[in-house]
Amino acid sequence: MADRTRAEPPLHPAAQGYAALFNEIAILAQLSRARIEARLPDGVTFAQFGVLNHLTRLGDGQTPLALARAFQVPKTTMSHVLAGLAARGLVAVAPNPRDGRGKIVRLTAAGAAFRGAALASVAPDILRIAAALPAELPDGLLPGLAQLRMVLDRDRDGNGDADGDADGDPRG
Amino acid sequence: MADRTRAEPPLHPAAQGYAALFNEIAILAQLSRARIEARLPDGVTFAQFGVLNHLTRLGDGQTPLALARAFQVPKTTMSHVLAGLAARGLVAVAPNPRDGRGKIVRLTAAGAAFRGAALASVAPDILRIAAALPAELPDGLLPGLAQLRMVLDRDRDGNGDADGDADGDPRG
DNA sequence: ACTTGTTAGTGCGGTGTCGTACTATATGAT
DNA sequence: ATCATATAGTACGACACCGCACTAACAAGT
Repeated sequence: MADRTRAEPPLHPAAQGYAALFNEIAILAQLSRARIEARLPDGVTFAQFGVLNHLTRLGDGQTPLALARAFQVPKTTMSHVLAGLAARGLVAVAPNPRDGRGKIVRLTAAGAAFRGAALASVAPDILRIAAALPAELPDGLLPGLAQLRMVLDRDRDGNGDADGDADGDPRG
Repeated sequence: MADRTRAEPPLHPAAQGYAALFNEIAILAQLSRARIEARLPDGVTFAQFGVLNHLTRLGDGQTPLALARAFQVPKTTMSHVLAGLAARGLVAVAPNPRDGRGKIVRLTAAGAAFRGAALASVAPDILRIAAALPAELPDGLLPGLAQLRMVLDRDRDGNGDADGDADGDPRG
């Protein structure tokens, strides 16, 4: 414990690069999430916005549990998020006619409008970012990131649900 | 509001790729964070682990406020995180001799040992991931991601502190 | 039909995170 | 020196997130 600020890497060299990669990803997620949250109106959560986006892009009529799995959050959390959205009239949660215990989540017109407005309020930020960076950067990064995500998805230990539909934070 | 699951893109085409990129990053962050958290012992938080890593890599003797800025969290949050670490004896928070209102955060031997053990418990996961992917993937992605982070850092509106030392979730 | 086990969702309590308001110290102007 | 302003940290309350325990409904085997 002599030279504290210079701890030698306790990781296998092959893992070093991936550790740095995960670190960079976490930082970027933090930055972009903060950015989005700052643009969302009053009491609307990042998670709520994510659900609205998911319903818009992947389609209506999903069950709360399916949403919880898609976002990799406990079902109690999704229950809470949906309650907040329903209280604002942005989604409608109805009983599932096919399954007595289940529910069905539908996007309301107000929800779709809200999502559009929120997206529009974020657009200037993204445009400014895009203008400061090469246009081909996303195309260069996305395939590799998608590959990484796929491996992470498949590699889950305890949870055996690898449907590969994770969709954590959609904004476009 | 006819065809709901097929909303036309309300975003400028130049922003589309970046929106998808941010989305992918958020998903990956969620997945990797969940992975790490599952490996941390009992009451230790992801945020606490991040602080330990930061102190190990970037050095001791920082102030709580500097840490809060580095992690992009409010100072109240950092105060809480440090209190938790101090209660476990993993860091020592002492008054700053140069500044009567400030404090100085130092990593204890127990803290360094804990960080090492936590890192070792995560290593197998990272190795498994690395084994399933090309070895050159991190090198291919990191420059672009760093570039993106730099732009995001510089582009902050309200907060004028762009010291560029963000370090959200280090694990290697 | 009955029993067993699994799945969908909720109620409740604990805790992490954060905004607001406050104290104490430092800094700068006069 | 004095006063105004800015900065470091804390106290407190609100809320998001999540684990645990529970109910209701489906599914399977007998």
